[in-house]
Amino acid sequence: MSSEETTNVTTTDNSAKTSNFIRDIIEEDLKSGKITKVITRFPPEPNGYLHIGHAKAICVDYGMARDYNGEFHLRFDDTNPVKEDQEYMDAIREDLKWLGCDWGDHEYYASNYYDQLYDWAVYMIKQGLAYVDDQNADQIRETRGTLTEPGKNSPWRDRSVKENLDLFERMKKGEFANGEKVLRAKIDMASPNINFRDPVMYRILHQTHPRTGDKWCIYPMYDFAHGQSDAIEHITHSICTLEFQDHRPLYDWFIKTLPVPAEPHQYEFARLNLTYTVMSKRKLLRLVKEHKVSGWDDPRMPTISGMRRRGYPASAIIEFCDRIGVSKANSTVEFSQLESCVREDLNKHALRFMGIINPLKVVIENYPDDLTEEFDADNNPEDPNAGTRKVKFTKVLYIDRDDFMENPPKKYFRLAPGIEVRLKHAYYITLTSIFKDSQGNITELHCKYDPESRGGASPDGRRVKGTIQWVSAKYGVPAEVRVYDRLFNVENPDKVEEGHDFLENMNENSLTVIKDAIVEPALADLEVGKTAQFIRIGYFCKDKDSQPDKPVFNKTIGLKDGWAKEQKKA
RNA sequence: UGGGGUGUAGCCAAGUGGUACGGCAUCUGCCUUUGGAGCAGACAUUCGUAGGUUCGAAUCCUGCCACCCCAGCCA
Repeated sequence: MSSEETTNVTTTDNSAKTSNFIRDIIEEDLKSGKITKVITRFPPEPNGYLHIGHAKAICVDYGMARDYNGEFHLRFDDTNPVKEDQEYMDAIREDLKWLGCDWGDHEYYASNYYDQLYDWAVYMIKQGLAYVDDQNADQIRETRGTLTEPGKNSPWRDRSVKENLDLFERMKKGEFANGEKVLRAKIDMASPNINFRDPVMYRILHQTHPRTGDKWCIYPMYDFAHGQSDAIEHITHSICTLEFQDHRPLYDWFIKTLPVPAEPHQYEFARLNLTYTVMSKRKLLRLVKEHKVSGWDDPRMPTISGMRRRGYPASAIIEFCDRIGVSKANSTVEFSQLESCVREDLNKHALRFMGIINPLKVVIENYPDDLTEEFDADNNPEDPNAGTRKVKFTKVLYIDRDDFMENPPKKYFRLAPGIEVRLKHAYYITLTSIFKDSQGNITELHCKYDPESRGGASPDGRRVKGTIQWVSAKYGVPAEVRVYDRLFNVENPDKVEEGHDFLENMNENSLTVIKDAIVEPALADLEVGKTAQFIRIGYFCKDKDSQPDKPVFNKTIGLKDGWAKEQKKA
């Protein structure tokens, strides 16, 4: 009925999204007409694998472009061939796709812009705003000054434009060795912002580049490459982390000084920290290089590929990023926050099966020797569309050792002398005898079943509180299960005393391999990379190390354990 | 003792002068053929702190305190 004016700048309902300062800025810019289309970029340096902190950045960068019907670019920030590698670029692309990012054909590289950047450097020399410095790295450091004292001008600061032009061209041609000369912006050696004390724009690196090969031996520094790359791509909101706040004035200075085609702006948010893990690429690289983990995709790693292999759904990671929000306050999110998202997602979507991690043999004395019965089992009680499957029941079964106690405490309602339990989907059973080896370890249980309780309910309606999972000894498949614990023992592994190393905080028991688990046959057929629930235990992801006759499962996360909590209180 | 930032519950976080949104965690019940899930309820007299302005302040002003980042030819 009313013909209210619509702004028509959004395509999704962003009013439902939690507000944050970046969203506010974008909405203002759109409303004021400063921009008509949001263009963001995710600028990874291909010097390592992406981690959950990057996922947060991706959700901000990609999310803003998506929410405001804008454009999203993937731009590899490949300005340092010494550290970068093709392997990382491929891995980054794969992780981005897995997270659901779509960058269309907007895949760019800072190295695409080397010619333009070189021309702009020449432009600056001609303007008298850049010079070739012959000082070495130590001399430059010594003359930069300190946080409280100004720096000193380089003796080469006032070379003529002609000489600078000549020297810079010869740098490019390869006439000088690494470190012999650099190109610096001529700004202010006394600036309170250290980034303005004649920042280095180009350094000499005789190093083959993964994309430009040996075309260049001089490479631009981040400060000279990033903003200009943003301008070339017409990025409107260049979103990065807090440590770049001090660089923003320099970012703006280059944009103002150079004849760039657009005026991008930089905004900074707080990077993600998570308890019980480390997030710096340098430290993750050490874990890999020093073989503390099996690789970048070790399921204990906070990398995207590690979490994928662990069985975390991409949608859970994205939900996590939405929930933690975006702000400028340094913070450390509890790992349980992430786990909550993983459980919630998997509860809704993961299929249920029965798997026995720690098998204990059970013989049903009064069950026919050679009979096999099939029961219908729902694949996911949370999702009727998930359907049902048949599970095979036989005289000899395995149950989990945790589901039996000879002398149970109060409120224990799993199998024990005198306690009747339900075998999930099958029958009620009661204990008749316990068998032990010479050391007194329980080796086998004999039980009897109630044929009337077929399907898991009895005609007399008697209450059976405990339900446990089981697998037929005849049809069960042996499996390997890898159980993970946190990689570090302390909330903040980065925090170490002088002279100590963060690796000392590692949890020596973060991996437990169980070789003799037994799972129902359907689990052996699960696709690699799929995560399923082992009823009453947790979620498990089929690993790529699986063999046809020996599936391998990574424990993604356990189910919440009310009994364990109850025990703690006692 | 320079410059740039940030302080709202155990953790994250909304709020932008009108009486603290939400999530995680925690704690109660209820329910349950997963001790899972689900459902219902509890959980900041107060926003780093001390003053000030105002009928009214987490929001505005002033001082103070705490924490984070910056002295790579890394990004």
